[in-house]
Amino acid sequence: MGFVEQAVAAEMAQWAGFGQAGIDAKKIVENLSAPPKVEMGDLAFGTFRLAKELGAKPPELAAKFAATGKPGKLLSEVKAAGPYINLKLSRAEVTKLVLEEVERTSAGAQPKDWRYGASESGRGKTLVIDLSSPNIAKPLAVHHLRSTMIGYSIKKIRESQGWRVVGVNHLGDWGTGFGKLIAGLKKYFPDVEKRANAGDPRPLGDMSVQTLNETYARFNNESKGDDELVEAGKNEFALLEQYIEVLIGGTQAATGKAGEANFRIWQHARDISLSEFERMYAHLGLSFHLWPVVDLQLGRVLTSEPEAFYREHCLYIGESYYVAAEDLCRRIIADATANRVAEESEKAIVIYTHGKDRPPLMLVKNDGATSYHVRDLAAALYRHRHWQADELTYVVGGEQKWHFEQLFKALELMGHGFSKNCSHTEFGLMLFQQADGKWQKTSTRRGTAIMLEDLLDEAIKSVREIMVQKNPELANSPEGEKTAHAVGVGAVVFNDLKNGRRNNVKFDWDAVLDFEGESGPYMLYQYVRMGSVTEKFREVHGEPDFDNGDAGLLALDEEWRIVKLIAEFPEAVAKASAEFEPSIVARKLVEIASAASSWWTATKDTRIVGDNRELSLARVRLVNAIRRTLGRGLLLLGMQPVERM
RNA sequence: GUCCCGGUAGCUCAGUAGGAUAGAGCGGCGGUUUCCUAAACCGCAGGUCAGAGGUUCGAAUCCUCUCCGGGACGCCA
Repeated sequence: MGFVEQAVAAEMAQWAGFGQAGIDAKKIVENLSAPPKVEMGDLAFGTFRLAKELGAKPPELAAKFAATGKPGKLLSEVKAAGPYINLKLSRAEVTKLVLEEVERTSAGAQPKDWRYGASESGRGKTLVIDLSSPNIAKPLAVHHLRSTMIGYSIKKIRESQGWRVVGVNHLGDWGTGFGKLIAGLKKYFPDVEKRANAGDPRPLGDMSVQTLNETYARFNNESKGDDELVEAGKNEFALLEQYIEVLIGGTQAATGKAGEANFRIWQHARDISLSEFERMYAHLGLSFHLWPVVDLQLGRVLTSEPEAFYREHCLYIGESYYVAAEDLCRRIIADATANRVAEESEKAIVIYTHGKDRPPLMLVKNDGATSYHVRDLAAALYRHRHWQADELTYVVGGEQKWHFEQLFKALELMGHGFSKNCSHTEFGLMLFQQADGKWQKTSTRRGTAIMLEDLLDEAIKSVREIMVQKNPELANSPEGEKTAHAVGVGAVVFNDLKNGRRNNVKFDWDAVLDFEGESGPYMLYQYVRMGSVTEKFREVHGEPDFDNGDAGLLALDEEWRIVKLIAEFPEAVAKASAEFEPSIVARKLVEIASAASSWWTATKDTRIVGDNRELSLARVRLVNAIRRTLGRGLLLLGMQPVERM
């Protein structure tokens, strides 16, 4: 419960009825809720649970307690209503309490300085969050937005609760697929092999990610039913994986130059992919660094302020890291086999996590290559050890739920108790309408996906068109392009985060580009309005001195509604943090923005800023709290507030 | 076939540690702008909370079954 409820409960704990029954403030808070209709009151105390404990009838209990209740500083009216005690609050006192709380936590002029809704509940604890995790050699498509933004928002939200959060981009940069890619490159682009053999560190030249993806797709298609090509792909990956033995301290294996050449091709494909990913992440306002973080001039970048570093940046740790730079995979396979957790089956090494009648988790495939399961196990151990992670979560689509159940079970079987602190933050699929009208998931490899960059470009373009109409001055100013970018990207991000993450998303251009109602632009618009009306106050009455703003002058129902919603914000953030659910924050912001917008219209006659300085000051003080709450919330969702639009 | 996730207004969704008369946005209809941004606001219409049982003083919320949609089911990750 929020700070207002706690203050009210402390007052109620003084009632004789509660004192006699031994009911303290904590217990009172647990039974407070909002009545269904505002006319009934601001809070309701339900007696159902207490009645059961005390063996009394709820209405009688409510009447008994209410009889000893009396108005106090925060409570203005107490009334028994059946099994409930309906409570009305002193608007002036509670408004003052809420405004002071926002002001206390949100000093400073910039949204990044605002901390309203923060808590220390996670102090000293570390969460490692697996987010985004695209595959290299494939462009980022719209469905990658989900893991990226849900994950990033969760990171921000957890940090607001005092957690140290390490964001890890678990790049899909290893696996038999890359054998196919290399085989395809060698087959269709003979120069690539030549350059790689000659030791050129950029054997792919200026090849784009799109070309890499097409090459893979072409080879994959052609190899269907062609055993020779399938074998070629497997061989190329085997050479790559064997070459790794050299890197982690073994001797030059039989792979010779071919392994080294494959490694070069792979590494260049990875570099090409990362630079494209970087461009997209920059659009979204995220920053990633390759792990381990090394700066050629300064040595390790992380040296002085690792905490600040983890707050500002996320890390790329590709799957290859656990194969090529650490020998965790090898050790896991050896340990699991030695401890008889793993066994051989159909020439593969597997763990039967859920009994023999369910598919096992696979460590090594029948061709001797590691599977992604073993790399995920290695990653989990690494994260737990390296960052002393208290919790570990994977922001990955719900279709992989079974994989994570197996993964966590395997960790448990291998004796790693922290498996109980691992979770799968699953989210719904992005579905696309097919020619036959059915909604289905898409595949980058089939080339049916919509590119993330195209979506962002389209959104920015639409914003620009609207801005030319609504605010031509801004549209033509240097700030215009930056604003269009922030609003366009914000529209896409908010659209993705506003609903519960488990819902499937039916991708619909019209819906994403609809900037009215519960949309990103709407949220930003209300934020902008709060800024411009504050500016108006400065023009008319000078710099606002909020300390002198009299909360008692805020007599409108709309104002009271806003105050109550703002008071609920910290709880919403705490709940979003506990449930890994950014939409809880998004929903609360919608309510606040919408209430603020109604208020804006309701004050059309008197104006928020009018001739009466006293009233204007009180209102602008509320405006300030709205603006800080909205700004803070948008930042938690990974959006960038703008000052004009 | 087995196992997951979901089904709430025409559409997209909130609401689930059980609690008072189930709420938004979009779409539809009707209104609001000499004044702080109308990307806005106000009003009206629209519901067997998929269906059937059960638990309970009380169920959209918990349990069972059925139906519908999506997903996963050893060598892609």
